[in-house]
Amino acid sequence: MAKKLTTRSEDYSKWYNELVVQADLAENAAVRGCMVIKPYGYAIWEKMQAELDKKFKATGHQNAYFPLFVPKSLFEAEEKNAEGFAKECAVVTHYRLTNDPDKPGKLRVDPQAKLEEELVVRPTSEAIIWNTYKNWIQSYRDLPILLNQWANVVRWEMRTRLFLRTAEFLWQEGHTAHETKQEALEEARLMNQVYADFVENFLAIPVIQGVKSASERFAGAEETYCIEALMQDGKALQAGTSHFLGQNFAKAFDVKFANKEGGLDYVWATSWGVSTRLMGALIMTHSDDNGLVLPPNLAPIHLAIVPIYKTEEQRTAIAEVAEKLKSELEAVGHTVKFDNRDNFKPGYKFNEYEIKGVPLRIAIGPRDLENNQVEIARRDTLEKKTVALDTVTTLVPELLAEMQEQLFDRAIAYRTEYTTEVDDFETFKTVLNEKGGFISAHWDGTRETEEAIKKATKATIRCLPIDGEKSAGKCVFSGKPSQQRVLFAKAY
RNA sequence: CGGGGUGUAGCGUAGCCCGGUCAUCGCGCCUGCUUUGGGAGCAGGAGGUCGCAGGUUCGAAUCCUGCCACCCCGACCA
Repeated sequence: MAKKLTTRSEDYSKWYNELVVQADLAENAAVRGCMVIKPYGYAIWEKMQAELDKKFKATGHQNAYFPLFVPKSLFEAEEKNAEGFAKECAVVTHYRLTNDPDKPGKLRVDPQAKLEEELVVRPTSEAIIWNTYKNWIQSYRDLPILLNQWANVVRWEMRTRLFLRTAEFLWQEGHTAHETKQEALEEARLMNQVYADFVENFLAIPVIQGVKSASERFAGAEETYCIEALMQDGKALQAGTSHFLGQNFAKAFDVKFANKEGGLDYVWATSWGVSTRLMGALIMTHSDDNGLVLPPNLAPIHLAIVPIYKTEEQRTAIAEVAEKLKSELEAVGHTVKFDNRDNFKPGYKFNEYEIKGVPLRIAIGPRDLENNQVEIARRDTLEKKTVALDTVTTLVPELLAEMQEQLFDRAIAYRTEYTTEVDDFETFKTVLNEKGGFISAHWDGTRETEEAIKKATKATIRCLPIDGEKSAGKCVFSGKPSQQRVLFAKAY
C-alpha cells in the first residue's frame, strides 16, 4: 500500500522522490548522482523534445551534433566560462585499461595509456562549438548560424537531486552566431520567449521572464535571460535560460568575419538551453497527494479505459465496446490505453493511472453496457461523471482542452498567492520563512547587497522581471534608491 | 572536504545498548481456490555471505579496529 503523499510536506524531497518512484519516471543509477529515466518518464521527455524541435525549426534553427569530449586547451580558452565550470568537470585522463598484475581477474587503468592532453566531458558545449565555428565563418555571408543540439552533459555537482540537478542530464543547447550585437540580442530574447511559450502553453507552468543579476549570470555571458517558475513548496526553479554572449567566445576562439564594408569583425553569439530539469518542474508544479498530474498536451497516455466485469461474457462484451471507443478516439489523435489485464482489479488500475497522471479515465461495467453509458473521471479534479457512450468522442477533446487550461490557471493562482511585495527587511525575512514563494522587493543593484541578503536569508535574486513595471523605490536592505522591484526566493 | 546518521530478502524494516533457537514483520514475488463499480481475501511457498575485511570470544547481525557505500546538514551549484 502506497504511503500518503503530502504536497506541502516539510521533507519535500522525500515526497518528490517517492512520487517519482511511484509514477515510474526515473530512479537513481548505480553511478553517483546519475539517474535512469524509465520508459514512462522518457515518453514525457520525448513529447517535450518534439514540441521544442517544432518551435526551433519554426524560428529558423537546425539540429547538429558536436563531440562529448572537449580538449582541455579548448575548454580553457574562454576564461570566465572555464573558471565557472572548472570545479565540476569530469576529466578523461587515460584511454585504456589493462589486467592488474597484483589482482588477478581485475582491471586497472593502464599507466602507459595516459592522454597527452586531458579531455573534459562537456558541462556545456560553447568551447567545442566555437572552435568549430571558427572554421565555418569567414564572411558576413556565412552568418547567421542558427544551430541546436540535443545532447547529454555532465556536471559533477557536489549535491545532486533527481531531475533537478543530476550529474549527467539531457538537454538541448542552441548556439548561434550573428553579424551584429542587435541581432544576437534579439535572438537571445526570442529564444527566451520561445521557452516561455513552450513552458506555459505546453507544460502549463507559469513563468516569469527576466534577466539575471551579474552574480547569477552564466559564466561567459554578458546578459542572461531566464524563465523562473514557482514550485508548490514555495521554492523557485530556473526552468530555462538564454544567454547573450557578446563577442567573448568569438574573441577567445578568434572567430572573425569580413563585414559588408570590407573590415574584420568578431562574431556575436548566443546560447540557450532547457533540460530534463523541466520534468522536475512539471512534477513539482502540478502533482498532488495522489501522484503525478500531467497536462494533456504532455501526457503519453491521454485516456485509460478500465473494464469492470465478473464473467467472461461481460469481459468480452465490454472489450468490444472499449476497443471501438479506443479506435474512435485514436482516429482523432488521442492516445488511448485499454487496460484489459485480468490479473489486476479495477481499483488497482484506477490508482495506477492516477499515480501516473493520466488525464482521463473511463470505466465501463455491466451497468454501463446496459444503459449505453460510461463513467469518465478527470485526474486534476478527481471528478467522476456518467455520460452517454455516443458523446464520449466529442467530450474527450473538450475535457482535455479544459484541463490544460485549468492546470495553468491553478498554477497562476498559486503563484499570485505566493508572490509578496515587501518593503522592509524584517518583513522580508518573516515572509520568506513563514510563507515562502517569490518576494518582490526593491534592490539597489549592488553585488554587496545581493550577497548580504543571500547570507542572511538564503534567498537569491531569481531575476529582474522584464514585464514588471519600473517603479522607483528604496532598497529593502540598504535603503538606497532603486529603479524597479526584483524577485527574490529560495531556489533549487 | 567538515558535522551528523544509516547499511539486515527486490523494496521498506525489527533485533544491536544487555553476545547464545534472532535472522522479525509488512509490501512485492510464486502456487491454488475464491474474487473484480476505488490499491482483493484465504491457504501454502520461494527468497538473506545481516555492507566488506580483520579482531575479541566456546559462540558475533550484536562488542572492537579498519575500509567501502549511501543519506541528511554545510561548503558548492546556470
